[in-house]
Amino acid sequence: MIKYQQIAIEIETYIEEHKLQQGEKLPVLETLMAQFKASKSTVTKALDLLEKKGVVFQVRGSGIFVRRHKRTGYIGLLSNQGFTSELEDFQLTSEVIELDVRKPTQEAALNLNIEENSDVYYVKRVRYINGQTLCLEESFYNKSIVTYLNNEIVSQSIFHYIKEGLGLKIGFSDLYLHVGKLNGEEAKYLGLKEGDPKLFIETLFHLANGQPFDFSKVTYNYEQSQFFLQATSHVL
Amino acid sequence: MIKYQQIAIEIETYIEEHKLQQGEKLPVLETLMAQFKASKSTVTKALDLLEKKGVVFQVRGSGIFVRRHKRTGYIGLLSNQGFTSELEDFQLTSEVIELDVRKPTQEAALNLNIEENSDVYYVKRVRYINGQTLCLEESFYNKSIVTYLNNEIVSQSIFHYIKEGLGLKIGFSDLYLHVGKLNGEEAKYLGLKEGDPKLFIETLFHLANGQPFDFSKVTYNYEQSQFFLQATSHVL
DNA sequence: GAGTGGTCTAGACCACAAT
DNA sequence: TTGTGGTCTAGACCACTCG
Repeated sequence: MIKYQQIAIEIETYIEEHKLQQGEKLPVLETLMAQFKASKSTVTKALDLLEKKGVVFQVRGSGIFVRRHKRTGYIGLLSNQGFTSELEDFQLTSEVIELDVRKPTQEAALNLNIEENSDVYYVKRVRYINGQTLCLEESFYNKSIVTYLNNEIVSQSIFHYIKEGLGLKIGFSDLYLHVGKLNGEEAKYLGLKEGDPKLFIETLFHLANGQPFDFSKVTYNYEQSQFFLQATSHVL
Repeated sequence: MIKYQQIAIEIETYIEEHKLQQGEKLPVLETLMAQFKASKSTVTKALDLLEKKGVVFQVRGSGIFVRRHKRTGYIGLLSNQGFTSELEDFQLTSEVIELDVRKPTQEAALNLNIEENSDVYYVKRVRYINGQTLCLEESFYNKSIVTYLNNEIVSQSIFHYIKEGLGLKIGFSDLYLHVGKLNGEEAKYLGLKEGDPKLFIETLFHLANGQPFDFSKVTYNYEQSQFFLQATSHVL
């Protein structure tokens, strides 16, 4: 583990263990430097990481403060690691509807940046949270990257497998979010009525080297759709 | 302007002027260091800023690449500077429904972290994009921070006024996102039908020093609700 | 192995906040 | 004025990718 990541983890642990609330102040930089036997830049880098993650905010001339939000029961939208890691506090299960190797749709091929005669793994799942339907998910995995999937993997955490089993590094993702009305099929899977509201999110996941490997189309049950986002002002 | 911000701006300009596409490579670090007469750390910091903003991604041992998304017509959700700066390519107008000083609701007081007998500016607007209703917005501004508002300011860009007119620095914000059905009043303002889908976002905006100053409740017209988000994997 | 980006340091100096 | 965080540098060394 790299030093500044380790420091970030320890600071975060410290915050949690001391149950620090929004606005509470952390020790000053000099103290942290001494405590972790690290240079100013390294500690700053750890703090930048935590700031990016939404755990602290830094105020010049004043100090480093804890950032907390007040509401519980919301799902973080930007975890980018699949929901399983995000939702450890919830009961998350999946029912696999379809799993096969096929040719991508034109849309999927375009997004994954592959030929239409390439192979993709197609996965269709209904996911449940605390026994309620959370979402209906259709995913296309570039088979030349995600070389193997089976029913067992797919009924659990695909992303965990991609990282640990295949040793791939996940990078960034692009999310496109829409609101609309459920069609008959979606309503059936989610246990709702046709015409009910839906949140529809398409996500294109990339590896750390920039290759897109997963194009997913997810329709959420509006009754469970409580999402949380943290924004930070970029300066540019 | 600070050096690494300036470098970031120039690199971004370079990308736009050369119309670089997703995956195209930027000059190597050493070249950039020479070009901007800056140290490695400074150039790296500029690149980190661009990475955070979703403009580039860096791959160790390989290079620095342009990150682009393919779709147009989507609104960025995390601009955090109000929509006006985000939507320069669109025609955005506002109709002010209400503007007054009043006591906050319990909910607003709680979020803004003020007493219920403090004063807030209450603003209710319908916002239009290219002549269509985009959203119905209700905002509560902590009057001890946002000391003055009038009809003219409120019918334009409130955030521009807060930054330039009042000299306040905007920091981070927390967004809570829901999907539901429009009630009669919302439907009327948005020109839709009761029971139609709605995207409902509550946002708590903070100054750079951590003080919450604006609690907003926004109901979006689902027909215009196309949002875009970029996620980056944090390591922790 | 060569190329390229990432980490880390020690220290000088700058900018903002609180008092 | 003092305390505190932010910027910037030069350079050593590390880690990953690619041919």
